[in-house]
Amino acid sequence: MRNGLSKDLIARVLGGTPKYTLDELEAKYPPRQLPDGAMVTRFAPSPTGYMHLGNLLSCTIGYKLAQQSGGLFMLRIEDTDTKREIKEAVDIILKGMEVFGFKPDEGVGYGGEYGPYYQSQRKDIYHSVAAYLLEKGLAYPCFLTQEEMDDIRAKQSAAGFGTGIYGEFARDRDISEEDIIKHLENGETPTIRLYSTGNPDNRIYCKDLIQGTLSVPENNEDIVLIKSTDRLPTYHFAHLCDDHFMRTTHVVRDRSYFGTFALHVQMFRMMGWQLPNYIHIATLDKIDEETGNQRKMSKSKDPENNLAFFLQKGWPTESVVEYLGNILAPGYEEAKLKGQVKSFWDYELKPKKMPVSGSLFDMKKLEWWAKEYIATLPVDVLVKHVVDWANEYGNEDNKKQVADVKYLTSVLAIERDNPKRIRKDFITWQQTLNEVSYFWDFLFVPNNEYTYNQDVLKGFLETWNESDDKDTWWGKVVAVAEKCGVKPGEVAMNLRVAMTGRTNTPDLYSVMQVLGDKRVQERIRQHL
RNA sequence: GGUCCCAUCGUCUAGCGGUUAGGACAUCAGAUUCUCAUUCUGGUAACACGGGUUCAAUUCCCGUUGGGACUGCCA
Repeated sequence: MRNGLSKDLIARVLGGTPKYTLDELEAKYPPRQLPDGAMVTRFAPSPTGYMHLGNLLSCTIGYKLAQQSGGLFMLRIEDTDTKREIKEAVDIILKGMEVFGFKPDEGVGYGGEYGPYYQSQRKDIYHSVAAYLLEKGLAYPCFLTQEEMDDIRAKQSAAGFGTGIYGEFARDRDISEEDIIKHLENGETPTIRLYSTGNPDNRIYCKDLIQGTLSVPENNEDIVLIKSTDRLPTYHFAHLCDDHFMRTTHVVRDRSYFGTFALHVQMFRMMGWQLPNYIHIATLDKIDEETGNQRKMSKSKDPENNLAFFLQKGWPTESVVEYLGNILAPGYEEAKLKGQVKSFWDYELKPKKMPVSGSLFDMKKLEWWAKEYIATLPVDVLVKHVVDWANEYGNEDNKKQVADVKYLTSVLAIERDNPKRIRKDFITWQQTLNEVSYFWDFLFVPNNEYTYNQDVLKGFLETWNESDDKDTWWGKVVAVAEKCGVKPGEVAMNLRVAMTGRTNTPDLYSVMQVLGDKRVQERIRQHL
């Protein structure tokens, strides 16, 4: 601890008089009145671009924990990095959460008593806490320039020391009031740094709900609390102030925060505040195409990391969440297969059971979840999804395909009547439309490679009657086969290829019924 | 380089001293079907390595190797 600054100097250093005392803040944001065990969680993305899978993962956990414990889920926007901020990002986040089915109880766009929920609007709170630290000698203004710090870093690296502003490298750690005033009068804006009292020779125990207790060296870096550039807080300080005054009980965040875990624990202790529970989630990985190594999904390198990718391709959002749920809750899949639960939302998520190390994102398994999910949908729901997707993301062809909803419905209803034997060849809304494209004349590609048996085609045409029931129809196919001296299967294959251009299709009778007499006749005749 | 974490089939994992090491996806084979899909049956496939501890190690301890994350006035 160093000498505290005078109130007047604190105001000058901070660029204004702090608005609150700590007591006032405590009164303004009192502990929440919730039943025992209720978890208060938050999704706290920074608006720096698109919403990615990692975001969705932590959002899912926060939401689920709050939901299953009768707690509360917040959306906080961590917009303290003005340089990297992207204008539309908040809308993307809001929309992303909505389409994936996450509705916060409070937060940006949802209101609440513990706001503001934009960090950029919480300056008064951060500055008030910073003022307290300055007054107590637990923080100090630092006037190191970027160049000076670059220099320090270079020297540290060259000497094999850890980089950062700590100990002897923290030049202004014990700066006098006179020197502070000099810098101020020189027009400089300081960063506010933590006056760290940690000693790396000591170990501190940090408890993570997934991992258990970690032993790490104490932090001795005088990390930045308030940036000089815009007087906004750094992540560390915002985390401390926000999760305390928003009364977060469970901090769900990326595993990459492990490195600063000790620092955060120390800061809470320094304030005498109750430490929240921490849940550091494992990364979602992929195999790097260049190196062949497993690595965390990257925002810039991996298009499939972007949730927009899933939306554009028409992946059922529910199945993406189910897939993630399966990663988070081993045992969920089995419970679901046994029919014990209907969805991930019915299965208890236990932090202790969540994966400890990174998992490879498995598209094949996602496909399986998607197929299973789509197979459970009543045809009208399936149709609605496909229509909605086509209208928002589809190309012109897709839009034409969904124009006649009645026809689309009859196409998608094929082999959906028996719940035990529903076709599982639909994966995404986009792929669904591609899969059945031959039902539309403008997309139908006649197969001219196939060697048709003319006798079969002609023979069938002579007896074909649209109003025949399936047995009658099949009887006629068999009759044609006998007449032409071939197997019934060959008749069916001739018709199938003529009808669809493909050798693999759903039930031929259903296909012909949906196509209708006119198309059936046309498609056969063009090969005669 | 420093700090921290991790290590069971190709993938996601169950296991918490004694198991034929279980499941799911993927894959392969067979049955069913007018083709395909579905459905059903079956199969291939894993405890990274080396030391301990123990009557007994996949399981506990140590080391090695391998992998990952962090190391910013980014979060």
